Amino acid sequence: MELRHLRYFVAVAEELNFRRAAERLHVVQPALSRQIKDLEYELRVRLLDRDTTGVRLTDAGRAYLDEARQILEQVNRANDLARAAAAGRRGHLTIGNVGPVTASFMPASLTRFRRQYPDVIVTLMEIEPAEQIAALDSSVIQVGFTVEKNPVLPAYLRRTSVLRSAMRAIVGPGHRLAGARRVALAEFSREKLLCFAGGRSQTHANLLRDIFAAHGLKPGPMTIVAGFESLLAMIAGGQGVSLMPQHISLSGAERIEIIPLKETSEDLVFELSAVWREGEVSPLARNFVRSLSEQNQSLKRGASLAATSHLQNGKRVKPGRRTTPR
Amino acid sequence: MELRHLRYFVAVAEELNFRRAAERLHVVQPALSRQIKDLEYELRVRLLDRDTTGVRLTDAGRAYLDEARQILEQVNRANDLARAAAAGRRGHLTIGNVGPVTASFMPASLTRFRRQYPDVIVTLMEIEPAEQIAALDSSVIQVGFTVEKNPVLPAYLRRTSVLRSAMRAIVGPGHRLAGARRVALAEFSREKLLCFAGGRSQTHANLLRDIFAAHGLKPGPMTIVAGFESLLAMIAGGQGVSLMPQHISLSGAERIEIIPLKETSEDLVFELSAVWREGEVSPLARNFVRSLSEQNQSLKRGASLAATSHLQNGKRVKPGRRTTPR
DNA sequence: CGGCGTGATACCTTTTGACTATCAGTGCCA
DNA sequence: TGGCACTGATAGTCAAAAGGTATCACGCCG
Repeated sequence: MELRHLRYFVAVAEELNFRRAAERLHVVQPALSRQIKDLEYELRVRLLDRDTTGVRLTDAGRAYLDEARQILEQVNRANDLARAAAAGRRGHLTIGNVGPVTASFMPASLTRFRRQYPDVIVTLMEIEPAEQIAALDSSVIQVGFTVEKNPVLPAYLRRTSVLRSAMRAIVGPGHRLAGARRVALAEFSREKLLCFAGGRSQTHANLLRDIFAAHGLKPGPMTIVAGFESLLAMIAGGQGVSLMPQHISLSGAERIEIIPLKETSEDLVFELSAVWREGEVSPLARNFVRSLSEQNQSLKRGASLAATSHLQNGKRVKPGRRTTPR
Repeated sequence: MELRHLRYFVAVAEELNFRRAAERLHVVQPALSRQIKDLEYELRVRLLDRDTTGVRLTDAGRAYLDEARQILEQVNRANDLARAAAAGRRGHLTIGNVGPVTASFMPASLTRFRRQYPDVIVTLMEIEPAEQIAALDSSVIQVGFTVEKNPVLPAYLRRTSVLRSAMRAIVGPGHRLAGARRVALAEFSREKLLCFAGGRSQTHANLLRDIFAAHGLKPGPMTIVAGFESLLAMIAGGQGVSLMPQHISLSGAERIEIIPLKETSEDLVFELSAVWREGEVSPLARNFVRSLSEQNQSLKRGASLAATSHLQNGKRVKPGRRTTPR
């Protein structure tokens, strides 16, 4: 049994006339008679009573007509759904979230994406930066983020910068540097440094160590604090200082001071990149990354007009290295 | 696009291997490859990622797999439904009801039928006996009832007796005949006769007139009472008497007396028949009529064992003229 | 590096859906 | 009442399309 049988049956049942139905289906009447006969034979059910005067539906035919219409509609819906899924307008997208680093722009990104693709279901999954690649690899997530400037990525992964933001000194209200217009890295390296860690990996600590090393400095021992709120509380309480990207949201810690660094070298610009599998993979991922890029663009425009983007730190952002999507 | 494409796609998606899927479908692998390719071409959507290492579902393929499975299941359900409808196990049955005449056995009949055919939706439609044939004719109902012994029926209608019940005299508590063991028709014809009429047609009055006429009697003018409850109330109040089939339920009028007639001729046996269209028509009707006949049979058995069937009036019922069902 | 597994392709055969021509009933109307 | 228009069914032929055979190119693994 094939859909053709259903299409033909529905046409005859609606026209109650083989010739007219045949015309509508762009076939000739005998072909139609044959197919209806075959359908009835296969079902072992008489669907239409017909004689030389015309056609009438049997009880079974009436019931089957409803069903057949539903099936044909469902086939159309299924085809539309497949096209929507292929275009990334539909489906399930899981994104690797990285706590405080993405907290400042994720809400806006998700809102934007949701507006563009209302039928996509998005799940945020908290994954440490170091494990995002592995999660992508095993298809646990379709989009991840990396904070490394030049990460070593497997060939099948693609990356685009979504955010650049200068590192700043973060100190408590009573700190000796509080109120300073600028602070030099060398001076700051003598402070007691606090680093955030959400899980086992110490991305923040490594980042700071690398920065100081690049400038020939050797900071004292760092204290790792689990939990971002705790870290902010400790800084506010004068128990230490830290270096963070400007864009990080410090909401709920108004007394903390953010001081630009004297140095402006490229290694002091924090860069966040989205990462995804290229090739066979989910068009949802591509759509999400494109949405991020567009957001970036429009923010940049907004920044250059109003010169007030806390995200962009007043600098021009290099256009995201757009990796041929498609 | 045909169901074949869906069946093939589901098989490949489940096996994730063209050879095994082909084997399962009893075709060869190239045929399968071709059909999948055709499906993808028609949808303009890549459903499967395949290379020399194997097969993987795309996002769109995953979505389509769900849909395809649902469609194939719905097709199976539709086919089952058609067979059920053809067998009269499913559908909508409308039965012409005739008020007090059918009131005594309809509930039991419907209960029985509902147990046998739980998926059939039954509607009772109140239709005067005289109009039941017309209602059958225009397919408003699929089963009707007639109270005439030898009705003139169109050739395409079939009839079977469902109930035989002797006519009895019905009198009020203070009536001069109250308490009599038997009463002769001739004596009764001099009483003031009350007849029931539910609508415009006067079936009951005609029935009584015919009975008296057949016995060479001429009763006085009859009073037509609209509403069965009113009729019973008037008889109980001594405002007249009536003749009714024994089986009629007189519930709610305990004080009324029911007296057998002296005469026992065949024309004093009330007969109710079910009527339905033969031939092309609803298997539901046949099933309902068969259910009625079976009920009749089991009642007769019960009666002959316990000798206490108010329905059968102690007499043996002729087996229903079973008209070759099928 | 050779054998085995994957799916794709080219070519041929078989199946089957569709076409043409025609038939047998029914109903309408002159 | 005979003819005509209309119904759907049937027989025979053709072509499209599904299926079968043989083979290829590629990747993996021992």
